[in-house]
Amino acid sequence: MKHGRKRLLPCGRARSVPNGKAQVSFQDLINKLNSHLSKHRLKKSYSRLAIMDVIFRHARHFSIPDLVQLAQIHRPDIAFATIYRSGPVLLSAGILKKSLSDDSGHTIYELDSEVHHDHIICKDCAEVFEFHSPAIETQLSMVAGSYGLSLTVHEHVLWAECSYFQRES
Amino acid sequence: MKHGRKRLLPCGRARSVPNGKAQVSFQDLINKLNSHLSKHRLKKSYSRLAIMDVIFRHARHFSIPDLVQLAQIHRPDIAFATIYRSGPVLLSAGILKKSLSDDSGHTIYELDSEVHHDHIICKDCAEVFEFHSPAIETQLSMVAGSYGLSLTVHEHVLWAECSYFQRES
DNA sequence: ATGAATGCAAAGGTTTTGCACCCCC
DNA sequence: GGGGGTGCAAAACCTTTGCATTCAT
Repeated sequence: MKHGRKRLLPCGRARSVPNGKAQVSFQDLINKLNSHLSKHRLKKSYSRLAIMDVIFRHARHFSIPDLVQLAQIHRPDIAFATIYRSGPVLLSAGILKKSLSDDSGHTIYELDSEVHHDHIICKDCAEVFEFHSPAIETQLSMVAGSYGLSLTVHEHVLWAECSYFQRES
Repeated sequence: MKHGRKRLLPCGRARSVPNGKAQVSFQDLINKLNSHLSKHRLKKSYSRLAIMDVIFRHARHFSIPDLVQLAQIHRPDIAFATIYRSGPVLLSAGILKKSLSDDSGHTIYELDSEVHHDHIICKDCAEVFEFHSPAIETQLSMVAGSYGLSLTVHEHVLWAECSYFQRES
């Protein structure tokens, strides 16, 4: 017997709004994409627009397999190979960025809002919160400096509990 | 043509000593394992000991595929399925913990030293440093509190540069 | 016309699982 | 003896790739 199909999108991943902040518009995404494409002599295509649309409308924090599933629902005409191939393009266009890692180890992506933030994931309700703390950022630079390193990026994931459900012993 | 086989262990993962701190002994691992086994009515086995031995002696930060490779070298009698199956056991026994995520998205494990620390990975030399900052920890609890959450664990990975190699443009 | 992008299917790689057998309690 | 643990192989999943075709410029 195969293990049960996982829920399509754990609730924390499907939020359309993060924590109140204004996010990029779809037009922003198109602009980023076009500028990247022309910069690298690449061509416009329907598929990448459709993929961006699926992400913009239906996904917030997602793995590539998540995205494949979503696309099969909303844009079944797009082959999964195309989705895998568009990943690197959307990444280097600055449209997506890696945000955190799954419980199961899959890399999770999100729209690159250009507003740096880190994540708190609630183990009880599976909600994903975003936060930003300049104080912490400052500390981090100091830590890196003490190793003779200069910081580029960091990935910071907090796991917490809201006690929404009873804890099991 | 398939892409080149990756190095067996990127240099940063094979360190036998972290940053000078004393680490758990092998006996500690055995004790943890035994107490977990008896607590859950599980049975002792040679394989899990052998796997712990491989980890203790040859691995520092590793993915499960890394571990499979290492075991094939040092304990070729252990089936890879056994290694995959022992992962959850060693995790819940508190012997291993997830430490960070690969560039390619693989979850990386390490011995759970009970000394909490976070990681700085140098993109130039691939070294993995460990650090601990109480000041940051305090900030984090405050952040979580502001969301009504209580912090359990967190995963914090800094990516930095030491300029050991010339940067490419 | 040229080369990028796609769909399809196959190949590669990783992880899980079914089952018979073994071994610890 | 009963039930967990293991090895083996198959299955399931995930990701990349080759190739013919389509499409954008």
